[in-house]
Formats: sequence, structure tokens, C-alpha cells
Amino acid sequence: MLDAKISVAVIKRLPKYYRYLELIGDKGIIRVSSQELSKITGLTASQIRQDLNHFGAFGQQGYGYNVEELKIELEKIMGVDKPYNVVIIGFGNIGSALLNYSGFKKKGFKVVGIFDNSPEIIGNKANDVVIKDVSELEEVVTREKVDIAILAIPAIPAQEITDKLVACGIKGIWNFAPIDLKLPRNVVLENVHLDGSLLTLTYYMNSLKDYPGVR
Amino acid sequence: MLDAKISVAVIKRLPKYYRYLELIGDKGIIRVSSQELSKITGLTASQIRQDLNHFGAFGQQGYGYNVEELKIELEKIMGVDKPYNVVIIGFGNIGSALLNYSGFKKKGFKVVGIFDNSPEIIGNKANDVVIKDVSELEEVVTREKVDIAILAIPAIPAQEITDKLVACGIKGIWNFAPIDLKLPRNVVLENVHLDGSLLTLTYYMNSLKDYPGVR
DNA sequence: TAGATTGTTAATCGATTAACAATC
DNA sequence: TAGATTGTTAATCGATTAACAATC
Repeated sequence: MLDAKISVAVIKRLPKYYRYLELIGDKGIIRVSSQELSKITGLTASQIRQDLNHFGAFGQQGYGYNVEELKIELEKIMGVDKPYNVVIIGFGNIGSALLNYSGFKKKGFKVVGIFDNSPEIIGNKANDVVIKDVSELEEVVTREKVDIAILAIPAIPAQEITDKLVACGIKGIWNFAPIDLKLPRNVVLENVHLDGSLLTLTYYMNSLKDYPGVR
Repeated sequence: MLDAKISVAVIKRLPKYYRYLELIGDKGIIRVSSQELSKITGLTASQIRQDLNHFGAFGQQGYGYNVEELKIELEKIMGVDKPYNVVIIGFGNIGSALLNYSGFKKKGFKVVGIFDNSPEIIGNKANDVVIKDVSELEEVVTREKVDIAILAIPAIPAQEITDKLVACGIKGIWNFAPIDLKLPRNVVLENVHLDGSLLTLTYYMNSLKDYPGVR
């Protein structure tokens, strides 16, 4: 089943599997069955096996899955077995939070550029990276072969900057601006729409009857 | 159809509808059809009508929907027609980013407390709110009748703090810690798992064939 | 070998899309 | 009224769950 198209729902569960595997791996646990994973993740054992089998047969009948092995497979599947060059665009609150985001440091994400349009902070250094004017964005993205751009800017300039990034060959955009960006199909977009998340929270606080519990 | 259980997928689309209604409302557009909404949101007209009809019949045959009216209805549905008292727990990068999060200011979210465990910042003020030691959390949450707690702390202490919040009658938790919190069913949890989002991005950057395009 | 647990197919369930009668 | 567009039912599509043969 390595060829069929894999749905977003499956992909969104992979980081969860990975997180729990790290957790039990750190406890020194060597093997785990889909049933045990089911218990700790809250997903069904059937779904876990089904999900993993989209990518290969990583388990062994009568045994289960080797924790370290499966972790490494998931890293490969999720593409975090290799390094990425990253730029942060917009160095307000969110941008600076992301610079120090611990998720970056563990894995191979390297922030090679920070951009803003405020004269007050341009020229400053943050984590040894000089904050540059957005006008220098294209030069840096091209020269440093940047893979991922983080958009931590308001909605208004986001599409224009995105278009420039695309022209410079960016491969992925992690977008924190509250806007749906238009992109060619070969550039991957992942949105973090905080407004949507917060409104989902308030919805369920007022409509507990629909609340499905922790997802 | 006002009574059937409404799925998460529907709820997650409401903020999107709301955002586009604000957008066209600001342009002075008075009425909009599901077909027009379809064009700008990228969802099908059928789905839009279906979604809205879970909550009531807001449109009018032959006319469409009144933009302002629908906006107000969505505000009621999503529960942002009323104020919320909020505390921020953990005043590192993410916590301070959220304090200034513009989504709060537009709506009725009021930050009534900020907590941290670092002696260096306890006692400081941020946006006129004094940063307090986490030991004072329960007192403030109880006294100020806090509705929502934002967890911007590491995974390790998150469950313990959550248990305290629950004991003080918190109604909702907006969780930025990379952990699946255990909660009674009457306390609503909304997770922002940045690690999951980032790994989804890298997955699709490496498996473009599965990339469904902007979602 | 016997027991356990996977990989995978089939059955069920739920969500999306299509169609159209109702009605403004 | 005629045209447009909703609200809603029925059809389709896809994802989850159940079941079990394969096999370690």
C-alpha cells in the first residue's frame, strides 16, 4: 500500500505517534504493540496499524513494533532526517517566539535569516542572526538556498512577500498570518491560524454538547 | 437541523467563513451567495450551505446571505459575542507573543493574570498586568472567575497545572505545550501543537504527490 | 509449537457533494 | 411573475473500525 494517496488525517497523526514513541523510548521501552499505542494515544489499534501500513510494514507479527526503529522510520517519513534552511519574516512577538522555538533546535532547522520592516530593530542581532530589511529577502533566500519561510507578519503584506519567496524557489511556507495564501502547487503551505484555534475553543465552551473530547 | 451533533470539521470552517465575511464586509459588500463564498473560500457552495444550516436558516432564497447579519450570527455561534477572562501561564517567548496577540484585542478577551516561575521576571509588569509566581495561580483564577487559561509552558509541568486549573473551575484551556492533557469532559481543550504543524509541512515538502494543495 | 500481533481486506460509519423542490 | 438561490434530501465518496488470515 505504498503507492495509494495518503490523506491529510493520516499525516496529521504521525507527529503524535512520534511524540509518544519518544516518550516511551526515553523510558527505556524497547517494543510496543498497536494495542499499547492505542491505550496511550487514545486512537484505535486498528487505525494505528492502518496508518503505519501506508508507509511500510514496520512491525512484526507476534511482537509489535521496535520503538527506536519506528521512530527512525517516522523521522524519514516526516522528512526530519535532513537539514532545512529557514528564514523568519516579521520579527514581532510571534517571530521572536519562533526563533527560540525549541522544536527547531532538536531537529535540523537552521535559521539563516530574519527580516522585518521596522528601522528600530533592523541591524540588531538575535541569536547571532542579523535582522535585515525585507528588501534584502530575495537575495538571502536565493544565496542561502532557503527551504522554508516562516511568515510572522500581518495579513496585508503576506501575499506579496509570498510571491517573492516563490520566485526565489522557496519550497515550504509556515504561515502565521491570518490569510489564505495563493501558491503554485509545488510550494507547500502549512497554516497556523491562531484565530481559528481560539474560536474553536470558545465555540465548544458554549456548546459542550458537541464537544468530542480531546482529539 | 438545529439539534444533530455537529462535527469538528464544520466548526473548524466557521472561523474561515467569518474571516471572509469580515473581508467583504469591509469592502462594503452587503449580500453574498453561497456560490460567491465558494469562489473566495475554495470550498463548495453546497458545503457552505450545509455547514451554515446546522445552526439555522440564515439565508434567503433568491437573495443569498446578508453579510453583516451572518457575521453577527457566526459571532454568536462561535461564542465571541461575550467577554472572557484569560490568564497566561508561562511568560516565555510564546506567552509574551500571545499577550500582544491582536486577536485578543478585537474581541472580548481580557488578560487578567500572567504567571511564570522565573524569579527574574516575577514582579515585572507586562501590558499593565503584574507577572506573578505560579503559586498564586489558583487564588487569581478563583477570584477573577477566569474562563480560559493559556498554557505556554513546557510539557513537564503542564498536566499538574492543568489539574489545578480544573479544580478552580476553569472552562477552557488553550494549550501550546506539546502534550496531550487529561481533562474532565466539561473542560474544553484546544491544542496548538506547533511541532505537529511543522512536521506536516516537512512531510509534504518531501511527498509532494500527496499534497492536497491549500486546505 | 502455541500465543501474540501484525498486515490487510471487508464492513461500517460519517462527511461531502449533487440535485432539486421550496420560496423569496 | 420569472429568476435566483436557499434549505434539505439523496447519492457518493472517503475514512474509520472490525475481523481474520498470515506469520513471527
